[in-house]
Amino acid sequence: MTLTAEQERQNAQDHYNASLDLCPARQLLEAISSKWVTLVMLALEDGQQRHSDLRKRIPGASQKMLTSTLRSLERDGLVLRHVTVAVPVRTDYELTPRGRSLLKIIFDMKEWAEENMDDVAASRLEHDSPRPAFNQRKDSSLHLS
Amino acid sequence: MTLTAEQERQNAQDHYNASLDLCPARQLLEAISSKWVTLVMLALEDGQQRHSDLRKRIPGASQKMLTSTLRSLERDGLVLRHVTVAVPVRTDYELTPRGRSLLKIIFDMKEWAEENMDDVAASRLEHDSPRPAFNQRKDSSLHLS
DNA sequence: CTGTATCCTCTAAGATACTG
DNA sequence: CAGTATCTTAGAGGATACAG
Repeated sequence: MTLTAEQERQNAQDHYNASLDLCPARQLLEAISSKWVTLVMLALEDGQQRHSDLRKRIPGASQKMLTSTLRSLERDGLVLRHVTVAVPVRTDYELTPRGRSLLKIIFDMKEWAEENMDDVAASRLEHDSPRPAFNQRKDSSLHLS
Repeated sequence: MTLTAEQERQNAQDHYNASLDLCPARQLLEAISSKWVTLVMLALEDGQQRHSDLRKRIPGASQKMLTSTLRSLERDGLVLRHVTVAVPVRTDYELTPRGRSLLKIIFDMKEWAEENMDDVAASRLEHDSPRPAFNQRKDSSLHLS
């Protein structure tokens, strides 16, 4: 008896589900491929920052998101949390060496995004444009009549 | 009348919401900081791939996720979609030059993840450990009794 | 094989209120 | 100020069935 492609695929998926924990590389890759991780890491690029500083630096970041992202980064040994016990508590976050090594790459992504945003925006426009673009070729020889 | 920090923050958030569209760089950065984008881009690293190939290469990717991620990458001009009209239709996807330029960075992330997965796993273990870790230092001079 | 359409579930994430 | 705890919701994403 032969398996259909669909069945084989199902098998693969099952095996995958069973062994997800066993592939820490992919797990980690997925963990850092996240919008909030990216933004928080970048916000920490020039040194120690307080919780409130980070919120200012990352418009749109809720306090909850910020806390949970930072907790997760702390757990992974990418940021350090420094609590100063005072009347209003003060907490500072800073990248660990491991965190800084990742930051380098995230920084490259940021630069890539800045360099390519115009082209991408243009590409989106063209793609979304309902019109098939009549005179697209600038040098089109449309003098054929 | 002075604003509280909370109010100022609210202002910032409002302004942010109003002008989100105006920051294409961040928009793009967020778009590429995504688990599925990362995985699909990596799956395309060594050349043209069919839809079904990609599913095999990315265990856990549903057909729906795959299609929608590819559509979005196509829209951004990062991948090209090649349809061969035949009895069973055949579609191939490949990175555009712009896509390949991004792939380089994503590849660095993958390598970083592989290099650091052990340390991160260790960090997690230590972090999650309910026990404060008694004999943590390997050379601890615990002969003090 | 590739892709669309539906339905359905579950989680990410915001809003709010409260503690130390 | 930093953080936790609830409640709530929009949207991501899976499962399934079907079409070209």
